[in-house]
Amino acid sequence: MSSASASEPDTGEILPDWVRPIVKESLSERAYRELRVALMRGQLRPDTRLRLRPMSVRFGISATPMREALLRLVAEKALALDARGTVVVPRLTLDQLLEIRAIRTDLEGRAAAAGADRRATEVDELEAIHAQISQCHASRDFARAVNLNTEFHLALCRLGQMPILYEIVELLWVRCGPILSHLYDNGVPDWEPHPHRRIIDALRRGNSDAARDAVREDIEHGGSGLFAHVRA
Amino acid sequence: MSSASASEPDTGEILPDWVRPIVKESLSERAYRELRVALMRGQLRPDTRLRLRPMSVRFGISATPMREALLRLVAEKALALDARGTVVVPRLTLDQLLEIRAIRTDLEGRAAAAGADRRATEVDELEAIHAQISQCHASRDFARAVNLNTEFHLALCRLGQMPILYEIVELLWVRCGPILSHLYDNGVPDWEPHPHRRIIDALRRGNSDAARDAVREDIEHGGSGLFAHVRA
DNA sequence: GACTGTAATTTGTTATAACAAGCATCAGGC
DNA sequence: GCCTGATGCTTGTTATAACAAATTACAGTC
Repeated sequence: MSSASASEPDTGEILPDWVRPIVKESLSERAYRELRVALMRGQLRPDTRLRLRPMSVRFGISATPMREALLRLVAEKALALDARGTVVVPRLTLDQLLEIRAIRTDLEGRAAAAGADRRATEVDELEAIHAQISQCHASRDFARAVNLNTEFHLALCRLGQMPILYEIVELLWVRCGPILSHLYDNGVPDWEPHPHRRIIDALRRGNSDAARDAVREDIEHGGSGLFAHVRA
Repeated sequence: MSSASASEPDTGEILPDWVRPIVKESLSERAYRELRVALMRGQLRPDTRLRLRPMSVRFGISATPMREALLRLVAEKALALDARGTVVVPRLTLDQLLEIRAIRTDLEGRAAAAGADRRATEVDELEAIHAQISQCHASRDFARAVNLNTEFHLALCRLGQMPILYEIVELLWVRCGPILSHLYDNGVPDWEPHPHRRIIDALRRGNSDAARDAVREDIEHGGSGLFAHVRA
C-alpha cells in the first residue's frame, strides 16, 4: 500500500528523518499512563477507591479499556484490589516501606556504581536537577522538591544503563507515590555536604564504590517524614 | 447473613479450622496462573505467538478474561507484544540475561543474608531440595533438576521474609523460564563443595555475609548453558 | 514465472449488555 | 430505639458483537 511499511520498503533509498513509525496509543494505554503519573506525583491519596464505571466516564471511554488500565496498575502493585474486587490506592505498611528502602539501596546503589564511568555531560543532568532541588528548599517549595528528588533518583538509575533494573526501581517509586508528598514533613535535614552532591562527585571521579555508598546514605538517612504515613 | 463474615462474627466462639474464606477465582485468574507456571516450567518456547481468540477457545473462556490474563503477564514482562499487538513469548537478549543475573545477585544475596538467623527447620527445606537436586544430577534427570534449582532459589528468598523482594525475584525467574530448560546444556559443573551447600552451611551458622557470598558465587558461576539461547 | 491488485480471513481493540453479588436505604415490627 | 427484611442500586465479571487494520490467498496481468 501507500503507507510506509516497517520492513524494508521497495527501494533501497534512505528514508528522510521525519519518516518515523506511527505511534498508535490505545485508549487503555492513555488512561494507564495518566493514572500512573498521577500516582507518582502523589495526586491520589491512599485508600481512595477507583470504581470501574465512574472512572470510565471520567476518562470518556468504555469499561473495557478502563478496566484494562486499572488492572495493569494492579499487576504492577501500584494499585490494589480490596475484598470486593474494587481497585484501591494502597496504603503502605511500615514493613513494606522498610523493605522498599532496602531494595532501593541495593538496586540504586548498583545503578550508581555502573554509571560511574559515564560521560560528564550525563552527570550534568543530575547536577542540574540537584541545583533545582536546593533552590526549592531555599524557597520552601517542597511540593516541587519532592518531584525533583524523585527525578534525581530515576535519572541516576538511567545512568546505569540497566533497563530492567530501572523499571523495577521506577515501580518502587510509583508505589511510594501516594505518601511521597510527606517526604519533607520532618523538615529538610541540613546535612553537609548533601548526599546528592557526594553522589555527583563520586560519579565525576569515576569512583563506583563511593557512588554506591553515597546512594546508600541518601536512602537510609532521608525520607524519615514518610514513616508517619504508613500502617502498623 | 448466613455466610461467615470476615470481620468478627456475632459470637466470640472460635471457628473450626475448616471454616476458611471462600476463594473465588475468576476465569482470567485461572488462565493467568496456568500460563504462568507453564512459563516458569519452560513449556512455552521463545517467539511462540499466543493469539487471543485461539487461546480463549483453548481455555474454554471468552476473549475478555483471556485478554486480561495475557495482558497481565505482559505487564509483568513475562510475555511481550510484537509490532502487531500479538502476545508473544519473549526471547531474552544477552544484555537482559546479564542484567537479570546482576539484579539477582543483589536481591537473592540480601534475602539470604536476611534469612541467616532463621530457625533450623526452615533451612531443612533447602537441604531437602538440594538433596533432590543432587539425586537428579546422579540420575541424569536434568529436566527435574532445573525445576528444583528454581525452587531452591525461591525457597531461599522466602527465608528472607521480604515479600516485595520475593515477588521481584520470582518475576525474574519467570522471565528466564522459556530458556531455563537449557540450564545444564553445558553439563553440570562439578564444583566441590556445591554452592548450595555453602549457602546452607552459612545459613546454619547464622553467617549472613558468608550466605551472601555463596549466593553470589552460585549465580555467577552457574547458568552458563543459558547463554547459547539468548539473542545478540 | 514474477509481480500486482483485490477479496477474504484473522488479528487486536472497543463498546455494550447480561449476570450475579454486594451494599445501602428504608419501611415495618418488636 | 433497635433489629429485621425487602427493594433497588452499584459493583465487578463475562460474553458478544461491531470495528479497523493487517495479513493471507488468489487470481489476473505483464
